[in-house]
Amino acid sequence: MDYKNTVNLQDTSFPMRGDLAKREPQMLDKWTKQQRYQKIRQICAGRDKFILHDGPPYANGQLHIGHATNKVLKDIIIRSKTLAGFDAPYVPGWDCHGLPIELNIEKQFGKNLEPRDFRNKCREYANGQIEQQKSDFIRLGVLGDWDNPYKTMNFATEAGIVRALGEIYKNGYLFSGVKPVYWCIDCGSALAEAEVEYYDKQSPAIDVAFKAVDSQAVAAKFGVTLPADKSIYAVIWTTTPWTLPANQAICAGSEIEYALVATECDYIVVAKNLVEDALQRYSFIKDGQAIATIKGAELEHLRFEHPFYNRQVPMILGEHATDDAGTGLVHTAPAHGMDDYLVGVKYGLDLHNPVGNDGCYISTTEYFAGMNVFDANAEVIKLLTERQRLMNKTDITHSYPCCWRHKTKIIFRTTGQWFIGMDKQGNGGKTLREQANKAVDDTAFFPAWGRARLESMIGNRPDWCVSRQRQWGVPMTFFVHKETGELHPQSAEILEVVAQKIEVEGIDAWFELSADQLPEFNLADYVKLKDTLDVWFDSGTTHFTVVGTRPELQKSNLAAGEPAVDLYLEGSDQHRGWFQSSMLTGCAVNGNAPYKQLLTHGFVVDGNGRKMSKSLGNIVAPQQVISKYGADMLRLWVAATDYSGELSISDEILKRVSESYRRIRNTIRFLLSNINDFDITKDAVAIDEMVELDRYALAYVAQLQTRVNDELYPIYQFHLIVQELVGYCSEELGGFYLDVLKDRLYTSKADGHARRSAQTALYHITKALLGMLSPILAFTADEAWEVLERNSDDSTLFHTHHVVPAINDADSLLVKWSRLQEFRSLVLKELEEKRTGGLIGASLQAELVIHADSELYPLLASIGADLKFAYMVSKITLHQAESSSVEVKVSGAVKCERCWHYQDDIGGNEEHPTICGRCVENVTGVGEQRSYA
RNA sequence: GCGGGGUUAAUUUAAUGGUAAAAUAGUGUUUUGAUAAAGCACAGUUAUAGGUUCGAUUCCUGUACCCCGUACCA
Repeated sequence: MDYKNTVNLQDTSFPMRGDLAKREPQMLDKWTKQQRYQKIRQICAGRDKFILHDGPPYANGQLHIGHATNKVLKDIIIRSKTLAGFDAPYVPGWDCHGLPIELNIEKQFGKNLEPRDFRNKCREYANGQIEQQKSDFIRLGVLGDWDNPYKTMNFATEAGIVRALGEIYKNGYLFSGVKPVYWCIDCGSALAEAEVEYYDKQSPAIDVAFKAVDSQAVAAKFGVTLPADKSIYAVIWTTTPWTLPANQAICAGSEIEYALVATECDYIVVAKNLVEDALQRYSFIKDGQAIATIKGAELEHLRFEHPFYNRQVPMILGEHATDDAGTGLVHTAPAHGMDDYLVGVKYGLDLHNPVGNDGCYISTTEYFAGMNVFDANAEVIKLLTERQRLMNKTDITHSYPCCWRHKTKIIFRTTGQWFIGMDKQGNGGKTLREQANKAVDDTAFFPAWGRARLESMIGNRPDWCVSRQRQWGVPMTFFVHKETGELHPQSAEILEVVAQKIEVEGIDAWFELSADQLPEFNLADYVKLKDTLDVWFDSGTTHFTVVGTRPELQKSNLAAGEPAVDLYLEGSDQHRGWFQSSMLTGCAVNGNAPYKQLLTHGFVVDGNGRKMSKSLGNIVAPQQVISKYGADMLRLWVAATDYSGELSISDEILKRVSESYRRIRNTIRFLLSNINDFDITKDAVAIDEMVELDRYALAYVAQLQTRVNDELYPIYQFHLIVQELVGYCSEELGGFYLDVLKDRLYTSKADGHARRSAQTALYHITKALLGMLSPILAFTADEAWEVLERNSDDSTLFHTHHVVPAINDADSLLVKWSRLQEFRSLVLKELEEKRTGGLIGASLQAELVIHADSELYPLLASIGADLKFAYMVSKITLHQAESSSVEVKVSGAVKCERCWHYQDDIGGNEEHPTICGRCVENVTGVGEQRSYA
């Protein structure tokens, strides 16, 4: 007789190889047809909500691995919250306005399109990009409302952005002011940072003397008495002579040592470390001696004469003054430089800019009116020479900002802009900075250091300049007075009327609006503002425009001042971006943060920790990973990596990940195949009647569920979850429980108690395991779930986590069996020794003689005759002893043809002469009895 | 330059002021009833230099390298 047919070798439709790249798209098709997202919404209706609000990627360009990582992390959270019993909707979004799209349209169609046509092209372009990115996101298995995502260019959203601006205006945070911007004379326009390139250019470098208003006072600071016929000059160095008409101060470094240098003519002041250099340049000085030095801080507020205007300028202090070049004293023209502007604001200097849009000085500029600024360099130098203020002139070549179109030098110009003030008291009496600081305190950060980062950024940031001079953006829908520049007194009302128009027609409604269409507002003396909003304002207000307007994203029981969103999750660069813009608008509109929790992940780098770049050739594209390994592999990589730092990816790393995947997948396959003939509704063994080892296995998996589902998912520590689950599959299941179980599953009677007990445990284990895996291995878990439930329409996400039946003596079983496992590893070591010695091959060839001490003996004895199954040998003899030890003997018995144990009772049954008594019972009787293992 | 973060076996990750651990890879081996699989055994690690300490991978300081953000080059 061929006993192989009497052994319960099961099969399953769940294949060993995932073949994910090929099969995932088929699963996606099915899920889409089933409308799984919508179905989950129905199932979850009425539960407590968990809102993860999507930060919108920019609607331009191919998806890269960073996008993929971000979306996968979000999806893991959405799925884990769903399984944990929340209603967790996910509305993906896109950021649609802004310069990069404008530039693409310009590149494609030139600069001469009609504005409306131009904006339409931008809109079409953005939609095309969104469709591409969307299909990639869907391919990752990201579950969400893809048919109805939010776009910042949706008319309703555009209207919402205008309304958000209105709220901030009403709350008193918006004001107009001036700010330096990059300006290209050839374009006649401000440039964005992205449009600036740096080239080596030649500039005149001049040293200019500023005469002290009161030289004796300056000398006194140095502790020196000045001869009556001498004066003191502070010397500055500059490469932009044309900015001297706008000079309003001289800037010194407070910690830098400055020297008073006596020469045969007058006295000069320069940084001590630069005296020699300077004197070398000033060749007309034959004999110069530093006679005293003081710190820059001492010089503050001393006054000097402008070199050619009738103007006194102060000495001020600034961090940007250094003593490694020039004279250590910095010519300060607040109208023409960022540092100069900032320090100018601090000291209350005149910020007035004497240069017009055309790059020529305005008509009131003495000496230079109407002159182009670069032409003025030579004239300034000439005038300085006449006034005897020029100490030296040379030419230098240095890196200088240029327009990326014209490749010509750009200038800094202060221009009128709109700001959201950080330190301006709002109508509620608090400044935005105060409110934001408080809101940061109230926010939970994952990981914790995010707090310090956001805090320092909000603490240091200047006012937010929200106006842009662009076409593809949401307009600032204000009317300002022709003469005074004041906003119309009914601005709030006008804005709401305009918002309603935008809701219907989009932003063109504003650009094409003429004042006489709003007769009720008396706009005769007002002009329409042409500025658009910074795109960071668009995305920063999505808590208002999207979360605030979509019913599924709103919680019914929100307390006053409670953030509307549970979690924002983005890369660490967003501390300066979306996290911050959302925080500021949240505080400016509502007085509180829009989010309760902030989660940050690092950037993706290669296997050597280098950032990915074309030149290094180390870019890993998500599309490649998916087509080679499948989305679940990418998801497993994301989950297995500690995202709080950088995320490394490389071929080797992916190979290791796919090995982990294979381990998990094969474990699932073993589980499924061994419960293939098991029906929980008919075949289940009552918990109290189960074999002890099986009850232990249930206690173990329940404990693991607590760790994974209750401890780790809520704090988003997915890499620890992967460790736990891979370890579980390898050690606890593969290395112990399933290994031990094989004998019982295969050789005991198919529907006997012993096997059904094991299958009852395996069923619960599989269900619990798939639940824990499901947020990460979205495809694989549901693929297995369909097999397990014998229902191809079901999904893990249609349920909450499986509740494993409670085990009364769980704690003591866990302790007992972990001790038995410890001793088992000693047994295995002894067996291995005999194996290398050539005495045995399979462990069933061995018998054990165990001597156990008083602690161990009762444990082993309590397992009774089942102990040999736990240790997978053919026979065990147990003795109590002083100390514990194991002796391995080669069995002298005959091998049972069916169960491969070496037994003395083979041949005891005439009909079955080659099998043991246990097998005879399993083949012909009611099946063997097991109680413990 | 400044602010924030990081560096544990070949790879991904643990842990602790007191012998540094797991998985995967590697080597050897067993089984051929998880077989493009599984079991077992073996081997291998705290970036670097100091400091505090009886004892430091852990706490502190410096250095190197890497990542994110930001400034400047008048």
